Amino acid sequence: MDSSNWLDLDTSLSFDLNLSSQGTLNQTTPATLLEDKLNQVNEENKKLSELLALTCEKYNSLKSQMMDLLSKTNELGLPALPFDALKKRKAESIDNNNNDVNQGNSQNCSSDDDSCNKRIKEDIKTKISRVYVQTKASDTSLVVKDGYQWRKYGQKVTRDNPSPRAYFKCSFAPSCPVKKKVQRSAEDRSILVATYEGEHNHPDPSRVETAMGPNHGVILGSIPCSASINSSISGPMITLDLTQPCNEVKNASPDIKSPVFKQFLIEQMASSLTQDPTFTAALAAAISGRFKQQYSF
DNA sequence: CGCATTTGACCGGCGC
DNA sequence: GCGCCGGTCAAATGCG
Repeated sequence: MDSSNWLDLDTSLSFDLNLSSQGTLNQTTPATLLEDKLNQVNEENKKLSELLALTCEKYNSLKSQMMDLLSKTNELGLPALPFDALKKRKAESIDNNNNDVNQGNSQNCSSDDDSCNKRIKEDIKTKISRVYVQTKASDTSLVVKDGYQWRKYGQKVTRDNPSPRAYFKCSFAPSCPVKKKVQRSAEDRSILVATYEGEHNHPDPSRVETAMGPNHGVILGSIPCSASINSSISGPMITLDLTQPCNEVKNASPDIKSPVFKQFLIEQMASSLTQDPTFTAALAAAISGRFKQQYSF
C-alpha cells in the first residue's frame, strides 16, 4: 500500500468547536446565529465522520489485500512487487513525488528474493509518509506547518518537476533523525507534497506548548487558538478552543455587539479555518500521524 | 552577534 | 568510465 494515498482533508475530519462561555464570541454573539452555525457544523461533522469511517474501512481492506499478496509471493518465491515495472513507471510518471518508497525497494533486489522482501518490510518500518497540503498557487513558500520545528538544509530543482524541492531536518537533529521533503505537485501547483522519513523521538513542541496552559495557544494561521488531538473517541477528533483571546477581534470595530459584526466574525472564522493552508497542514499532519499509529504494520 | 536560510559544490548511486 | 540525478554539506548571506 502506497502511503501516498490522498488524505481528503475536507472530508476526513470531525470538528469539535468548543465555544465556551468564557469566550469572546459568546459574550457578544446572539444565540440564534450561533445555533444555526453550530447545527450546520454538527451536520457537516456527522457527514465527515461517516466519510472517515468509510475511508478507514477501505484502507483496512486494501491493507489486508496487500498483506495477502505479500504472503502469497513469499510462498511462491516471487518478487513481492514488479520492480522493473515500477522503475519504468517511475520514468514515465507525471507525479515524481511518489517514487521514494519504490526507489528504495528497487535497489539491490536482483540477487535474493527473500532479502528483497526483507528490504520492503524494513522500508515500511522506516515510516515514510506523505502529506498533501492545499495552498494558494501564488504562494511560493515551501513551508508546511505541522507543529514540529524544521531546519532547511537544501533545495533542489528535480528533473521532472519544475518546482524546487526543499529538504528539511528536524531541529532536534541529530538526536531526532526525521527528515522532510517538500515540493509542489507537478500536476497541481497549489498542492504541497510533504514527504516525512522516520519518526520523531520527542514530543510535538506545539502540543507541549498547548499543555502548558490555556493562554499558550497554537497560532493556526491568523487565528490564535489552542489545538489538541483527542484520540480517545472513535475517530480523530481535533478540538479547537476558540475562546483564546484574538487580537484581531479586540482591535476590530468598537461596535462589537452589532449583529452584522457578529455574523461577519463567524463567517470570517469559518472561512479562515477552511482556507488557511497552515490549518490544513496541521490537520493533515495530525491525521497522518493518527493513521500511522492506528495502521502501522 | 547568533541563528536560520540560501545556494553552489560535492558525493554516491545508477544507467548506458 | 562517464554522465545524470537526487541528496547533503558548508560557506555566504540575511535577518532579528
